[in-house]
Amino acid sequence: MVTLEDVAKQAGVSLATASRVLNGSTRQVGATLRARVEQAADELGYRANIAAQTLARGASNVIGIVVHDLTDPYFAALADGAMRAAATEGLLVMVGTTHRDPEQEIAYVATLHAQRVRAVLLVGSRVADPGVTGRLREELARYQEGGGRAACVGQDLLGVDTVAPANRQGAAALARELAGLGHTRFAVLAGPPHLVTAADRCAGFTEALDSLGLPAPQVIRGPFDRDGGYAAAQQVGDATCVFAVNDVMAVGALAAYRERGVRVPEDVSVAGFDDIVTLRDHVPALTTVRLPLKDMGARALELALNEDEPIVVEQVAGEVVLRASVRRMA
Amino acid sequence: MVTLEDVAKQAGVSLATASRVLNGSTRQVGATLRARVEQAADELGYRANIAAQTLARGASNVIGIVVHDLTDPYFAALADGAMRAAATEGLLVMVGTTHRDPEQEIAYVATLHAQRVRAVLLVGSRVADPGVTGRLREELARYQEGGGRAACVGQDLLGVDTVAPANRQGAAALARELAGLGHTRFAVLAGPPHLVTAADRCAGFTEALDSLGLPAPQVIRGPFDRDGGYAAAQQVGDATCVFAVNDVMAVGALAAYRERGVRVPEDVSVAGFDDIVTLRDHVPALTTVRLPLKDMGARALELALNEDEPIVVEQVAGEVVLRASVRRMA
DNA sequence: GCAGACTTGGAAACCGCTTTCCGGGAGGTC
DNA sequence: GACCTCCCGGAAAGCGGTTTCCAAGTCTGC
Repeated sequence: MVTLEDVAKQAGVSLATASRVLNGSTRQVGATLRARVEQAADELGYRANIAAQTLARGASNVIGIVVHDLTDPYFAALADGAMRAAATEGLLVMVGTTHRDPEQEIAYVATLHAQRVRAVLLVGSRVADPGVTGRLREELARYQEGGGRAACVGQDLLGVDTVAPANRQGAAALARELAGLGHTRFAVLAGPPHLVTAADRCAGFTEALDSLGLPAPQVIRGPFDRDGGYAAAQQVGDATCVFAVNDVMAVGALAAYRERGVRVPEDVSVAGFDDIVTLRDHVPALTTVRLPLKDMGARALELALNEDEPIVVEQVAGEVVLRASVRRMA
Repeated sequence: MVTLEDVAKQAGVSLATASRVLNGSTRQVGATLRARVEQAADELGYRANIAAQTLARGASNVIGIVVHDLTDPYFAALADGAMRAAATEGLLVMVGTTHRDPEQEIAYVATLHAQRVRAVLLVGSRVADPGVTGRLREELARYQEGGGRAACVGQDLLGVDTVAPANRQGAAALARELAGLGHTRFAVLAGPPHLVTAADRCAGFTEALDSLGLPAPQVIRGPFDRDGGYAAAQQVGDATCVFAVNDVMAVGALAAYRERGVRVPEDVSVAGFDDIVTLRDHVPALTTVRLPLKDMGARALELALNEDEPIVVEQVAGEVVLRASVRRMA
C-alpha cells in the first residue's frame, strides 16, 4: 500500500507538507510544492488510509444505520432517505440488519461504538420489553458519553432524538374515516403485541372506535410481515372492514382473500398503514395511512448530527389515503 | 473515551496484557490478571477503537457494497443476501448507492479503498461505455494492488470475480416459451441501450425469436424503472405479447394497461425478468424469469473473500416462470 | 538439584496520519 | 537599514491499538 510517506519522499517534501496538500488542511502550501506533491500522489496512486486519519483526527466520517430488514420496503425507504442525507454531508454509511432481534440491535450499537461512527440511527419499532430496552439504553449511553450521537425512528423510549410517527393518531384517524363510510364491525390484524408500533396502531384504532360508540374490533395477533397478514386474515370473523397494522400485512391479507374468492372491497374492506411506494400498482389499490418515510429517515440523520442539547422528539403525522380497497357501506 | 491504557492502568497491568485479554490474541494470560482486566474493562465501559485496531493490524473487518438503488427490491434482495453472508463472517457492511451514476460508482471504489475495506462488491448492470468502464477498472486495479478484493454481480467486464446472470439465455428461454404459447407479434420494453443487462435481455429475446423464424419484435427504449415501463407500454403497437426487460418495468406496463382498460392477459400478455419477491401478490401474477437474487449476493461475497488466484466468473441461470399475466393464443 | 523447555508479563517499536510548535525567509513600515 | 509581521516548510509528538522481543519465572525429567 502506498503511504503518505512514500508520496512525501517521492515529492521531496516532509510528511507534514504532503498531508497538508492532500488531506484538506487550513494551512497553505506553496504552489511549487503543492504541484510536486499532487503529481507524486497521482503517480503512486495514493489513497489516504482513513483508519489512520480517523485515529489521528479523533473523528470519523461514517455513520451507522440499524434496521430490521432491508428487503422490507418500509425500511428500505427509511434507510434510503437517511443515506441520501448522509451522502450530502459527505458521510459514509454502515448498515446493520437485525432481522427483528433486539439483541442484535444492542450488539450493533456496541460495534458501531467501537467503530467510533459519528452517529447511529436506530430505525424501527421499539419492543415492549423493559429489560431489553434498558440494556439498549445503557449501551447507547456509553456511546454517547464518548461523544457519539444517536437518533431513533420509532418510539421515544431511548432518551435520544426521535422521529416518532403518530401511530395512534394515524390509526385513529383511519378508524374515523372507515367508520364514516358506514362500517361498524371491524377486525384488526394487529401484529405482535410486543412491537410498540403494532400495539400503538392497534390501540389507536380501537380507542377511536370506542369513542365513536362502535363495538370493539376483533383483534388478531401474528407476525408483522406479509405472511402474518395472510395468516391473520384467515381468522377474521364477520367484520366488514379489516385494518392491517402495516401495508405488507395488508397485502398478505388481500392475497388470502383473493385465494378464497372473497372480493375486496365488495365483500370486505381492507386498509393498511405506511403507504409503501412499491405498492402503488397493487390491485385493489390499498387504503392506508401515508408516512413520509424518506423524509423521516433524512430528518433522523439531521437530528442525530445536530449538536443541540435538549433531546428532540418530532411527531410525524400520518395522512389517511382512501383508495379502492375500501367501500362505503350501503 | 475510555482507552485500553485506562483499562490497563485500572487493572494494574501493562498495555500488552490488557490488549491480549480483551482483543483476541493467541497468547495466554494468567487467570488472575485476565479477571482483573476484564473487570476493569467492564467497569469503565471500554470499547476497543476499531480504527486503531485496523491501523495496527493492517486489516479491517468491513466490506463495501455498491448498489444502484436500495429501494429497488432487486438490489435490496441482492444486498440482503450479501449482508447476511457478511454477518456470518463477522464482517460489517458499508453500503453505497449510486442512483445509476457510474461516476459515483468509481468514486465509491476510491472511498472504500481509502477505508481499506476487505472487499468491495459492485452490484448491478455494467454500462456500455468503455471510457467509464476503463476508469472503473483502473480504480479497482489500484485497490487490488493494495491487497483489496473485489467481486461484481453483473457482467464480466471488470476483470474481477463475477456472478453473471444468464440474461441472454434467460430471455431467449422466455421467448421460446412465449412463442410456444402461440404468440407471434412481440414488443420489448427494452430499457436504456447503454445498460448491458437491459441490452442483453433484449438481444437474447430478439435472437431467439429470430431463430424461431418469427418476425422481429417492436423494441421500445426508455428508463429501466417502473415509470419507464409505464411510458414504454403506451407506445406498443399491435403486439400480443410484451416483454419488459425487468419486473419493475413490467409492473409499470401493467399499470398503464390497467388504466387504459386493456386487459392482461386477455388483450395482451406481459412478462418480466427477475422474479422480485415482493411482487408475488401482484395481480395478475407476473410471468418472469426467476433469478436467485439472495444467493447471488451471498455468492458474490464468497467469491470476493476467496483467496484463489484465477478470476472466477459464475453464470447463474434464470428459470422461466409462467404465470397469469400471459395466455395461450387460440 | 539443575539444565532446558515452556509460560507469562512488560517495554517499546510500529501502523499511517494530523497537528503543534519552531524557525527561517520574505515583505512591509518608519 | 532595523524591526515586526506573515507565511510557509519541517521535526516530532501524539492518536489507540498490536506485536515483537526480552526477561523472569515455572515446570519438566534425570
